[in-house]
Amino acid sequence: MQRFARSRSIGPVAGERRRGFLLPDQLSVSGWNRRASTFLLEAFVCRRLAALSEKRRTSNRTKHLQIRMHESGGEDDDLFPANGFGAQAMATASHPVLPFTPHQNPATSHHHHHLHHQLTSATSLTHLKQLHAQILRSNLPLPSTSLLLHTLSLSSSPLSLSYSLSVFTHIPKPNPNLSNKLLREFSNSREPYNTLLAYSQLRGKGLGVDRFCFPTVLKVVSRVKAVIEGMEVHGLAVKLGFGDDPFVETGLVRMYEGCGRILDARRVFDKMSHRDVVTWSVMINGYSQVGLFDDVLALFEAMKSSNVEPDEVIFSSVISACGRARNLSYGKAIHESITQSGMLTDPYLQSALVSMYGSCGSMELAQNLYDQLSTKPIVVSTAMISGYSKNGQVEAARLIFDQMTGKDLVCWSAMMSCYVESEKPLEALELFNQMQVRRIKPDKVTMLIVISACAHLGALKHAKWIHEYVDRHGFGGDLRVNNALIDMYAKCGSLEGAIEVFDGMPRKNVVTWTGMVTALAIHGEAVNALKLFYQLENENIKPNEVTFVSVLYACSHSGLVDEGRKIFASMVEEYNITPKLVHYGCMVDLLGRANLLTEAFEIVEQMPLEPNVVIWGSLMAACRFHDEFELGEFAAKRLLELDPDHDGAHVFSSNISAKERRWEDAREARILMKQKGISKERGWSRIELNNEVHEFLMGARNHEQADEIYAKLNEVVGELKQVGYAPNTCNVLVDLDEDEKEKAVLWHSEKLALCYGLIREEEGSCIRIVKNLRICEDCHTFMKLVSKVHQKNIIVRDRTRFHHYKDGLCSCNDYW
DNA sequence: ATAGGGTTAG
Repeated sequence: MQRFARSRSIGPVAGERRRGFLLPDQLSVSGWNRRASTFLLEAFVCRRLAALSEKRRTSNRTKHLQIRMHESGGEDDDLFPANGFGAQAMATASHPVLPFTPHQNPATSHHHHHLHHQLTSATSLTHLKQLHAQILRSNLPLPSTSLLLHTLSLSSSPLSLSYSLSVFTHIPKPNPNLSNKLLREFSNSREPYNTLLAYSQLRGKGLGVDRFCFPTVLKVVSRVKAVIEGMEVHGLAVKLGFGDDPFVETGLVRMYEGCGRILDARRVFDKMSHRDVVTWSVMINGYSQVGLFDDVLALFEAMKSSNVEPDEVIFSSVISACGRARNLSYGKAIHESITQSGMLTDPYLQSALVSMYGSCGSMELAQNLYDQLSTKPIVVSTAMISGYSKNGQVEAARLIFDQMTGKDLVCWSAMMSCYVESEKPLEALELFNQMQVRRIKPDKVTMLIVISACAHLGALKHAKWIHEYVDRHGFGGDLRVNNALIDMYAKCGSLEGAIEVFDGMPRKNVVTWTGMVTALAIHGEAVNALKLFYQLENENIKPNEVTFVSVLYACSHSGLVDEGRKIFASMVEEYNITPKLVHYGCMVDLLGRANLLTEAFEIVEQMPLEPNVVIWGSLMAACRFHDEFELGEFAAKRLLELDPDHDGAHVFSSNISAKERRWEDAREARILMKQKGISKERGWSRIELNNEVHEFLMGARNHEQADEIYAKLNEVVGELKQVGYAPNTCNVLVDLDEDEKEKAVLWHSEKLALCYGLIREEEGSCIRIVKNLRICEDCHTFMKLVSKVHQKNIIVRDRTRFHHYKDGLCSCNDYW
């Protein structure tokens, strides 16, 4: 074992001599009589059995005990979960209150029976602990352990498990049969780490460890990714001669996979002499999780060649790998095999197939399969919803949703997520309201979706409401929920809100910090974003790829060119992060915006990755901004090669031709666009007033107060013209006359939203607008002037960032 | 006699 650990030479334990792991102080219970411990554990178990057999009918005795328990102040009761399970149980553990008189003659069998009866009928942890104390005081003889054998398979709450662990650790010689059951009980609980503590106890005593404990222990090691401990277990298993037990070996394969060591997993796998379908399944899943799908298929074929017949489980694993690899043809072939094998009735397989088709973009095939099912399990319907969601088919998803008879939380969440993904956050929130009406309790995942819906919507009042909801319903302590709240506040234009959540978080991870850096960056506070980033080092948090995207983004949106270059270099050299396309994109953006177009183009030419639409798009945008037509047209052409329907590139090329008076080219470009049915993505804007969200499409008149709004627009334009405003039409398609061009600009949706905000003026409040596209130069000027003339703060979120207008100036310093 | 593998919302 020593040799094994040292040969890998990792971590602090190499060379250190120890058996098992350390047991935290809080779990050692001093002064416990060993016989009493065994007795108590047994009683604990009896109690569970009794509870199970009496599940529904509450006897008089139980009622009596409950009443007594409440009288003595205990309110914990893990047999009746409705009563909750308080921390008080632990607090009273060391000072139990005895509810009955101690017996004078403890050693009699009468007394033993009496106590045994008390124990088996005890209904709360508190009561059990009181009895425990009673045993300790009376020094009772050890009863038989037979009852233990059938028991520990009931589900348990974490607290009672840690209690039974502390009892367990004081049994000097637990038999392996019992200890394995307990280990398994721990491993399935919410705190699987207890398994390792119990295992460590057994090891410390040098006993109780047989071959059957290893699969369980390894499973836990894999779940908690404790690679050092895993290797110790590996070493011990080999030393004890279980190294060639197929169950142990399979556990080892999975353990190494769980710890991110696929090669070590494969090494164990390769030297196995007997591999059954589970072994193959574990190995295949390992490769699937790290995205090596070719290996998945190769292994699957190898498995079939070695005459192991695939079962439902392994089929579903391979199917899901096909989905993630977008390998439709292989997926279809397996579908065929499944049909022939008659396994298609398995709901796991059905949902795996549906979601595979969804990932491969073939919802027709998914629908075909779905239509054939006589009963449609919820999971399969949910897979259909998320399949349609992935493919942008909201209506089809909704149809499935509406046809479902029994809806669970997951399918509600899936439908909400679908709306968020398709940029329909209001519909998602509407569903959330319906959930409330139906009294369906959301969970953490639901909350993450709803919070994300609010972030997409960008409406601050909705955001505040959902934040209150989060706190009221006890989600406020969750790390991921808080991370989502930071993002939400940032996207709703409230940097203060984001900071407040950030500051109030007791625990932060790299996502938290990255989220806050992004929040500062999109609000134009690049210097603070960088400060926060540099603070990461003190916090012992390692920035990841995403963190660097945020920081580089901050630099590029504030023109911090040198800083950006430096950070990009440190990402590669100090943090060993290989730049991805997004990072190069940030650099192109950074340099392009700063009018260092040659350098930006050099990045595109020299980077080791093939430039994509985003890269060329960002170069093109920079060229448009700086009137660099030649390079711009080149970028536009590359862009159109990759995406022939790219609206921006078509408009830009056409406009360049016009600017250079190549009228024929310009006309041709426009005709081409018309033929292909390409038009600029229609702009829309939203404004939240009085808890209502109003949406405006460019040039549309469907708002009930449209006349008033357009009148207001004329009035405002008149005012602004007096302070020097002239509509700027240079980015409009050229085949319009000047008057039309001016209207095309004036009717931009954000101006309509702004005017509606001015009509519905709320005292002292600022106007918050959300826009789907990047704000155009004309609107930008317009907003600045209105903020001055009307003395009104305006906050506009566009596709990439926020603009805070105040007193004629914008927070972006006209650099966006 | 006891143990190891999977599906739907993020």
